[in-house]
Amino acid sequence: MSSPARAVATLYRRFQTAANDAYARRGWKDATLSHVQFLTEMDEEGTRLSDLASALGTTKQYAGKLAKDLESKGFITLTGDPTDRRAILAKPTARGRAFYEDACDVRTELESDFLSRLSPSRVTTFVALLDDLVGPQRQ
Amino acid sequence: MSSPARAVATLYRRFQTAANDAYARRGWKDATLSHVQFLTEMDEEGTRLSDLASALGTTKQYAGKLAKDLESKGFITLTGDPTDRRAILAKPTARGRAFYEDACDVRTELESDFLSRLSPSRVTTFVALLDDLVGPQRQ
DNA sequence: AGCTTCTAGTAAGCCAGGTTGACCAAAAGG
DNA sequence: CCTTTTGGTCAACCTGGCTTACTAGAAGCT
Repeated sequence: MSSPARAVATLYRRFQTAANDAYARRGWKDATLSHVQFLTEMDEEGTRLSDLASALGTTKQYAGKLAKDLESKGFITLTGDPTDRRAILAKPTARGRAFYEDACDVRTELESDFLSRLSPSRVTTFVALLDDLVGPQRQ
Repeated sequence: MSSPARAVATLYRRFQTAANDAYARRGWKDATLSHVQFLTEMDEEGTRLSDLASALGTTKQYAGKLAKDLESKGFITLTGDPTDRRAILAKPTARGRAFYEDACDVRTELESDFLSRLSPSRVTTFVALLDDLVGPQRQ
């Protein structure tokens, strides 16, 4: 496993499945990590789908798909923006907020689980490295 | 982007698309990173599909699918194992080896590209961290 | 006012990279 | 022999996206 690329891929997939499993075990059936990331970017007053899309670095189409999915699961409501009749505001429901809090717990748990092989200082190093690698979009 | 999980996911996806694009640019149309990982585990004398599956940590089904795909693209040949009539040996063709060499170049290029934001010593640290995180399968 | 351009979102379909479950045939072990 | 294990297949499904083509409404310019 000397290829960094492969290591990153493996790490990613393990975390993803572990997270989705953990949500299911806590009773959030069919909730996934990408739902959580979507919720993360949403604020209480409601956020436009296209703002969510650009915050997540994805397409409007995918944002719309996720939004419908989250709405059908009762995690968010979708309402028209009164100030712009094209726009749609996504706002978390009580259930959505409850799920989000649980998801944060799961994240903390999993991250500490995953990172428990490293000493605290190496965790810091690792996170800093990742931020540097991913942070400022190149080009 | 303070979540390590999300950073890892982003990093992974960026590398994957960059790799697949690079293969296409070099004329290897429809070749992907997962094909390369498959080739990586194959030796010249031929390797059983199930050995490949376990080496890659995936299922026999997926290994079979990848194998057919690689065969149809002319990267490998599939022949029955003379010593076990159930088994199938995957062996790289000349074209497969040529692609693999190109893919190694791509990998080197991309990795140095991705890691160029870090100083050499930090690269070493990063790779070591990944190995520790992913290496010995937990549980 | 009118025209153009930009922006918010939708529809439909494709792709990569997998997984699960049910099955079959050959091999290995008693 | 008979049972269990192993190597592989088929078919269906899932997650997490992307592309292309489109419409409705907003904004800016003249």
